[in-house]
Amino acid sequence: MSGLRARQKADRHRRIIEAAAALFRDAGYEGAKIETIAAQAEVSVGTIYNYYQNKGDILGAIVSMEVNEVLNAGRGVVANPPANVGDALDTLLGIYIEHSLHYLSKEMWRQAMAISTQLPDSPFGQAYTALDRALTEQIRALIVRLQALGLVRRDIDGPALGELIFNNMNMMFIEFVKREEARIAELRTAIRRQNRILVAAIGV
Amino acid sequence: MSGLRARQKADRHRRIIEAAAALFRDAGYEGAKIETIAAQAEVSVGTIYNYYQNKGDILGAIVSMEVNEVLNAGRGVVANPPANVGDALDTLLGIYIEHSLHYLSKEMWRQAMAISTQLPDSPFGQAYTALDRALTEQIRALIVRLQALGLVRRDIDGPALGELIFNNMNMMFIEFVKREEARIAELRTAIRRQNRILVAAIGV
DNA sequence: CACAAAAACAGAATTGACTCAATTTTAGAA
DNA sequence: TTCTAAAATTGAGTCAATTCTGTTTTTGTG
Repeated sequence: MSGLRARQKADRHRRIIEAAAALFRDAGYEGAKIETIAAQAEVSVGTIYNYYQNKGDILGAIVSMEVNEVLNAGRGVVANPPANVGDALDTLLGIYIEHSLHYLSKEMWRQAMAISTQLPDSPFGQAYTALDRALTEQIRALIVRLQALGLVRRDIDGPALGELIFNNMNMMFIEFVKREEARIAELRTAIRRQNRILVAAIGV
Repeated sequence: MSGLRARQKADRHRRIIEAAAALFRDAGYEGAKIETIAAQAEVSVGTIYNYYQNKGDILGAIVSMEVNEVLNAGRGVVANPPANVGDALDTLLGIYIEHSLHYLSKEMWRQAMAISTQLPDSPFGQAYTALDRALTEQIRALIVRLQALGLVRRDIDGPALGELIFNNMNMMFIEFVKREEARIAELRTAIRRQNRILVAAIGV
């Protein structure tokens, strides 16, 4: 049915993403012109728009890879958490944060976040929301796990707590990427300090 | 030194803001062309850029008015809070949320938030961060007040708690403006549910 | 009042994301 | 192999934000 066509398609996708990722890193998101990405990927401008609805969606594809990797790494912690509420949370959120600048620069994160609020109904906007939700779910899953292990009180509203923890971390992360000079270590310390209040409240 | 010039300047500022606010409401932020704003305000495009660095800064001036009004309204609650931690928080955050759509549509909020993360160092970006900080400070002030009134445990880390509460509310608000169909009442209910966990933990 | 410097204005030109009609390539049937 | 419809590509054209440069207005001084 579609040998050659499918192969070419996958290949063009890959070339576009690779060219874009390189340019976003080098020239920044704004600095990377579609025309340049197209030239680098050896396709025309029109073709890029055949593959992605807009410039933001190209960034979106890169962000998705990053976040999915993080979600994967988090699964291990949920399955086998440290035997202490504070450490368990710190380990999971630590994974999220430490991975965050692996593929994406702060500027790329800023753009990605901006686009997801600016165009919440675009493919990327929806994907980003779904990723946020997946992270929230994972934190909730950790809490449920800790409840099962008898480390967290059973009468705690797990879903609400999971959302609270994610929202706080996410907002702190947003502030973190907004300040170019902010360091990961400081971010983790600040989040730990906030979570301490919660940990004291929910521990058995 | 500058009678006429200053008066004309103030007048042009006002005309630009009024024209922009009207157009943002009617046509949306994206739909409002600078050219149209200029025509409506009876100045040239170049003049608008003499007053504001970019389109986002015009929106920024409008957002600032809104948030300052909210901060003012909040002062009363901090000075004289309901005699119950849950109600006190709910009243203060309720003021923020209920005022939020007074001058600004959801679309305008989305744009404002997007710009503030996209360009954190632009005049508006910095102003927006300052406004966020002011709101956080006000929540912290409420907590300190409640501690003074003996309603919140003295050994609670007030600054961290204030930031936690603000971050969670803010993130919920972001999700709220991203979903056009979301209702204020639901937002408040969801935030109340999350804060209940905290209230239980910090009450005397 | 006249005038030079400073400040502000105007609008044409530039720039870069995105669109669209025409052309080329692929798939599959005869 | 040849042909046709469908799918994909192309790049010139459009549109709106922003910049730039020459002109006009205001100010303060002699």
